[in-house]
Amino acid sequence: MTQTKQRNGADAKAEKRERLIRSTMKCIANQGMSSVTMASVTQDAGVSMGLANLHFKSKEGLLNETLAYVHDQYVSGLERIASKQQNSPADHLLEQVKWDFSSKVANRELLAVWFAFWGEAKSRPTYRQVCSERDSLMTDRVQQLCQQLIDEGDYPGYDAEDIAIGLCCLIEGLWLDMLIAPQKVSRERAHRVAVNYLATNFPKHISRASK
Amino acid sequence: MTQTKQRNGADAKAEKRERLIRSTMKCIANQGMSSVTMASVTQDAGVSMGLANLHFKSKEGLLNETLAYVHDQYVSGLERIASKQQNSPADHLLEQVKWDFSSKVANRELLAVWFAFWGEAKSRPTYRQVCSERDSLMTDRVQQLCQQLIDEGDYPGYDAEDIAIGLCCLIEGLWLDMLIAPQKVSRERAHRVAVNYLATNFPKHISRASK
Amino acid sequence: MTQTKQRNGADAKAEKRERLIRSTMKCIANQGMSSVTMASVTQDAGVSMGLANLHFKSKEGLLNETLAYVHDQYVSGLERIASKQQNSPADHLLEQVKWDFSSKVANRELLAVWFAFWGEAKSRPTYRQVCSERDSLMTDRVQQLCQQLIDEGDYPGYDAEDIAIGLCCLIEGLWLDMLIAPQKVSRERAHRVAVNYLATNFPKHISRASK
Amino acid sequence: MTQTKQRNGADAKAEKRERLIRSTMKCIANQGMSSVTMASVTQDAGVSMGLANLHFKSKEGLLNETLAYVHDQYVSGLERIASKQQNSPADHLLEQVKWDFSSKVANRELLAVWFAFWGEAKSRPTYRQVCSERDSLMTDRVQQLCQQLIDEGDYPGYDAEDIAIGLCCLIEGLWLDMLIAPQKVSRERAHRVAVNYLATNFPKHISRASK
DNA sequence: AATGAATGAGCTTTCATTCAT
DNA sequence: TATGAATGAAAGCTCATTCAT
Repeated sequence: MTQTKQRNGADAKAEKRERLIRSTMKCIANQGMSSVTMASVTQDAGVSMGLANLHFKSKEGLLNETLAYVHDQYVSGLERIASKQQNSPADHLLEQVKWDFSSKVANRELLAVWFAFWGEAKSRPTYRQVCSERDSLMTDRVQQLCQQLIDEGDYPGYDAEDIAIGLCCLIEGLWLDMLIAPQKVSRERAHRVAVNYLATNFPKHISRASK
Repeated sequence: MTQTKQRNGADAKAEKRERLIRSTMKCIANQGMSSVTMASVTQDAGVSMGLANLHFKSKEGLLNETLAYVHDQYVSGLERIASKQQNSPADHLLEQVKWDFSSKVANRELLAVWFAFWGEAKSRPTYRQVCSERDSLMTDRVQQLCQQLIDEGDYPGYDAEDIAIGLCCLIEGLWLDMLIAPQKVSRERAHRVAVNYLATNFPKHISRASK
Repeated sequence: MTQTKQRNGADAKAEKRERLIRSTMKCIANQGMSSVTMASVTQDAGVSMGLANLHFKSKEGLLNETLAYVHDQYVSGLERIASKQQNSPADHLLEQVKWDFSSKVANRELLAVWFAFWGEAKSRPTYRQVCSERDSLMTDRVQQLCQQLIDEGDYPGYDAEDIAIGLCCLIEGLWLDMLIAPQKVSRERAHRVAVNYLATNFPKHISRASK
Repeated sequence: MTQTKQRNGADAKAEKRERLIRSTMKCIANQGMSSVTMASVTQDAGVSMGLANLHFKSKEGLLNETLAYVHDQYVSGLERIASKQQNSPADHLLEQVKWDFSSKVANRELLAVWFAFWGEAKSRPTYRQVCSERDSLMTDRVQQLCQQLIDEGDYPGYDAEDIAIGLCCLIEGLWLDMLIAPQKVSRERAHRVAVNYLATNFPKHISRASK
């Protein structure tokens, strides 16, 4: 009985937290980072303003937790892919790229949130740390896989780090354009461009995608 | 006499405008878009708060003009390159990439400003328009040049638009990482990665850069 | 059985009340009256926030009861001294002064609490009433004793009320300086100064204290 | 012309500052320290809330300046008395006591402000410093004068510091009771009690005051 | 009796904007 | 043209109080 009560209480608390974070994302995406207010977030979440400060201590706290939330969501996706048995490094890479352009990751709300934080990253160390951590995680894995392909395929003059950085930056740039110019860079095209980057670099392993 | 006065006046006015815009850029880069205030900008510029409103009508006006300023600066660079007689489409492309990673374009202050505006672009139509206009300008030219290379070089299954978008997005992604992770993505590496993108796609025209 | 339960309940209740009051005093002394919050008090007491309102109805209730508590504590000390058979009015006076500078009364926490309430007294009638009641109680008794000494000792031109007020105000002033400047006004010095006030006024009855 | 303008501007600014400080004192006296709000102060001063923060940076700034203001006012009175040629140490002491119970110092508003700050002094170092500085200034001077009287009058067993502390604490205690119990401790009685303290201690120099 | 999540009124503070000079 | 004192709306945040459990 007491157990149930406590669990309900804890659940309710966690649910409110998540609701506030989701509303924060929505507001960032719709209004832009600099127009987000505690009032608009809590109104969207349907709770009082006091509650947000109760749970997150301050607006900064809420934003930090929101960044952590989207970070964790992305990273857990990467981990899931890494933990699955992959047939080959090439498949692993393609799987990861597929995830990067899936609707779970490359949807407009999430992308808007990412770029909003990136826009503030230079001046806010906390944001910068989380953003660059995510960046490292992604690049490091990609680099390992690229190195394997290079070793297997005897590609002369290739630098795994350069190619990995190229892929990751390409993906980020595609995300940006999906956000800014969605009519030009659709999800499908973005995915194709990224795959073709790999195919062009590793023709022995990966074949080009066509329209 | 009156002429001189007016010219001096006009000059002084233009100089104040530019000074305010440069201060705005500095503030955006140092404090982040959402912490920029009229007070901090005008203090940095060494003018009174009223003056900024006199010249730019409002904060929004100042930000719009700042975006226009960095836009014009970039675009005029592109125009200059386009207007020069280029030996070949390949040279033209390489020249443009060189410009994109020159210290005039790819310095941290300017990049921070760009991403600050991009971060707000989704929710502010004015910003989005300028950002996407710049994007089109860049992509369209690159696409034309890529098409010429494809036609010349008989590259099978290549889509000029895809490759152009790939280059532009790669460049933007490299800019982002130069901002977020400068110790990993130096200007030199970023330039090399972009050149190698071209070299890998157009091996008959462009040769790989090495460390 | 029911009896025991009720008694235990009543005891527990009384104990919680006292704990909350002691925490209130601690918080007033440490943070200052205007920074005391229900949260800090209940946290210090180790009980939930709701409980304080349950027992004291409101924050104002808690503060009123706290003032009453320190008031009662002081007054009961006075009563105890008055009820003891005293050898003489002079001894009675000295006994009372001794009590005023004992560690039970003149400790920093208690003094801080007193002055915190005095600071608010002007604007809060409830506080003013309690404070001035305590004042009267003290002065009235001291005045009676002084009158006895005057009558006994044939001190010409003495006004018992003036001298009584002088003693009481001197004591309060010494308390204040013990709080503000404890390194200058130690408990011992404060006691000595008060005794010497009496000795100087009533040289036939009371002899000076020396260092 | 420019001079005049600037002076007017500076004057206006200084005048607003003083007006805000006077309103703060009024509010502290009427509502008590913990009920003072920026809204009530600025409303009383007839200016906007923003202005108080413009001039004083924050509420804490306003309170600090208010304390400094009453401090300076009191201290400048002491200095004025000290700088006047006094006939004798006794006259000097009496002059100072007279000032302490003049309507400029011992009026209810000023006393209420003093005790409000004293009430917070324990927990706020800034307040404590100012309050204890004032205290030292007063006691040190009184102690010197008492020492002169002791030396002149051959009072055996007197400790100048004890007597000085006694006088200062008596004065503070009288102030407190003038605030809490004005019907019992009038300004006249308070003054008389203080003078009699001196007369009783220094009968060769100072004669008792009578009703 | 006791909890603590939740509220919302009220506080301090910030800041774009105005306007007399 | 240029100033900066002044405004006031709106923001973030605090905290006494309530209430379902």
